Amino acid sequence: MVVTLKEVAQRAGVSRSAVSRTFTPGASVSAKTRAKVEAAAKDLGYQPNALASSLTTGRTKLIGLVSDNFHNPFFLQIFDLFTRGLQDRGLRPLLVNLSGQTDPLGSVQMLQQYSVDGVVVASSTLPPEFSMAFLEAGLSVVNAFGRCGDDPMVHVVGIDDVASGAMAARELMDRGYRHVGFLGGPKGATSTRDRLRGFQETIADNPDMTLSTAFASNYTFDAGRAEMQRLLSGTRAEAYFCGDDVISIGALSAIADAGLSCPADIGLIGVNDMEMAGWQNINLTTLRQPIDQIVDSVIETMVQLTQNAGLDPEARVLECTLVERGTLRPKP
Amino acid sequence: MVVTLKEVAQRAGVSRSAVSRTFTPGASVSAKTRAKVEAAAKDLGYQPNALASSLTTGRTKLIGLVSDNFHNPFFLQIFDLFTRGLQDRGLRPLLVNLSGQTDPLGSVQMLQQYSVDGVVVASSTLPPEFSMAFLEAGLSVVNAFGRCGDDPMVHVVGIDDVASGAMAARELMDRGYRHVGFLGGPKGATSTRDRLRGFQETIADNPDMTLSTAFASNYTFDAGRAEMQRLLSGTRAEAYFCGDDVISIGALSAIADAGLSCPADIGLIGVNDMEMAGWQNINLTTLRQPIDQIVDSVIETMVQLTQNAGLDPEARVLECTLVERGTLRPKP
DNA sequence: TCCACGGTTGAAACCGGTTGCAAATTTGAC
DNA sequence: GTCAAATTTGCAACCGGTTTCAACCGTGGA
Repeated sequence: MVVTLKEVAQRAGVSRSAVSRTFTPGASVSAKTRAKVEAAAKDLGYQPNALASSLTTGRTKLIGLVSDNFHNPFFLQIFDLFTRGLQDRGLRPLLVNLSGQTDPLGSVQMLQQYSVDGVVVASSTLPPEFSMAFLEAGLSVVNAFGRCGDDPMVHVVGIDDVASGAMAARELMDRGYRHVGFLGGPKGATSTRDRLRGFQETIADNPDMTLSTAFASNYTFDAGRAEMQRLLSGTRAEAYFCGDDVISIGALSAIADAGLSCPADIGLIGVNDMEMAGWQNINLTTLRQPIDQIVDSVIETMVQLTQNAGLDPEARVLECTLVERGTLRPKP
Repeated sequence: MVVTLKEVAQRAGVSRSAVSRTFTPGASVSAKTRAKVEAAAKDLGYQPNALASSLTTGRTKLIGLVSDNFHNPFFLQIFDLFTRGLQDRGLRPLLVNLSGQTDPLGSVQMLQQYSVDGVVVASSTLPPEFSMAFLEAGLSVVNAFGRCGDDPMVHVVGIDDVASGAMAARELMDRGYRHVGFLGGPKGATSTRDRLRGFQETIADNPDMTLSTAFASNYTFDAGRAEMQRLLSGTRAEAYFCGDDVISIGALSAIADAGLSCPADIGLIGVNDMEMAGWQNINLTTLRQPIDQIVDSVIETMVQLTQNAGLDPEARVLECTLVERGTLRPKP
């Protein structure tokens, strides 16, 4: 059924090595042989078997794309960028869904069995044990949207959570909000804690300000909505910095249900700038993560790692930018 | 670095075949040898190389998951279900992003190079040439959300578009709408045409009804919004059947901007029932596609095909159900 | 004309597994 | 305890490629 190297060699009247070489960039083949082989290959419709060659070369060009965020539309954009970016460089994403998985063992095994050249972890919520387990299994791993600490255990590309917390705080202060709230993502996530820290510290610099904190149980619409409903039933802040855009949209929904509106009654600022944030019926002011750059940088790092594993883990930190839309009142 | 069969064999003091057999279900190994091998394997942390074994078995357990819908959040749910469903059966999704691709050649080649056991095409918009090209390359293909005609060229699982058009029409009639509109997806897509046909035919049965048709250029928020804006600037219908939920949400946004609301001024019904349709600030009445069943059925078919390619292509048609929310007025 | 040299070629070993086959072992019936 | 049948085992060939190595070729300089 499927054409092999041997058949091409026979038809071209050359050795199998010759065929292999014409399909190996940089190998030594004369123009004449190459022509014969290419003709034969074309006639037969030959495609080299990437898996067979991986046996000897030790490279599969398979990259594990691991995530547990299959309910946040933001990640669809991320998958889009990753799959396109990897494809463009001749790499193939093997998608691994870790939703609900608590033990890394299973995923480690399957990544090993398929001898992936590396693993991209695309998640801000996956427990660090997973990345560590991949690492211990001898896999190259790059973490996208992970925590960018000073001394990272794995390669990581993302934003500076502390700085973005601070940026959100400054925006709120600049617009004259005095009583502000933090409506973070899951309390345990390091990204949540870091953003809170940056937010808190900046607020604390100004004695006129007061701060309240709350946490959505999850990066979901429902969690954001539920938490905002709870907040609205008490004494509410003038403006909230939300854990991400999905939480923000949930919060917006709660606010609308309560007969209030943004920015007239409450200010809201999110993080991510997912496509939906720009939809006119949402129109969310938010901090934009430079996801194109993040994804590019992750892939770039991955490519380097495939050439030289054992590179020291490094954190690459990119800047957020404010995207001004309609949920914060303008600066005076 | 990585442990091989040979090393396990040496440590266990048995032949390589013995090791291979203990990891091959159904092979003949005595309890004693099995114990020795398993102990050795555990000590060494051995994982069989799935790619190497695929060489002789002819099965990679790799399934190409092909799509061009990376901007419609509905498909994130679909990817979630597919990846989980495939993983549960020991299959691995190789994700292929066909966005902007016009020529199947490249994707065919890469699917062949990785000798996938089959291809799942998850898209309602991908031109049929792609599925045909996969088929001609000797790959097993199952089309999810494709057109379910009488005499399909490839295996396909989806809904009956004609019937769902009819169902939408009946819902609108039952609620006393008389001037109704069809706001379809891309005009060229067969799913759009089929839904229009079912819608049209049912409407035509009732002489009191009038029908206007329009098409969004794409299954996106912007396209739905733009088309609804155009419609609102003319004489509008009382209710619209939209191509899908994303188009509906775009339309909703245009309606709100025009100072109108649903269902008071205009009725709206979508298709899919994506998560977002249930968000309280959207609350879209829609026809629910049974995506769990569709995905299950696709995977089931795929599994059968891996055991017996050459099964005659068959269309599996599943029923839509109405999900009543807040964008159509109630039945009298 | 001869020879050294560079590039090209094919044979054979190898990558990490599986599997047909025949030999070796165990099992069970007598 | 014997013998045939049933199991288990290892050898060797194979899957579809790559790569080392030694032999080969054509060329140009002496």
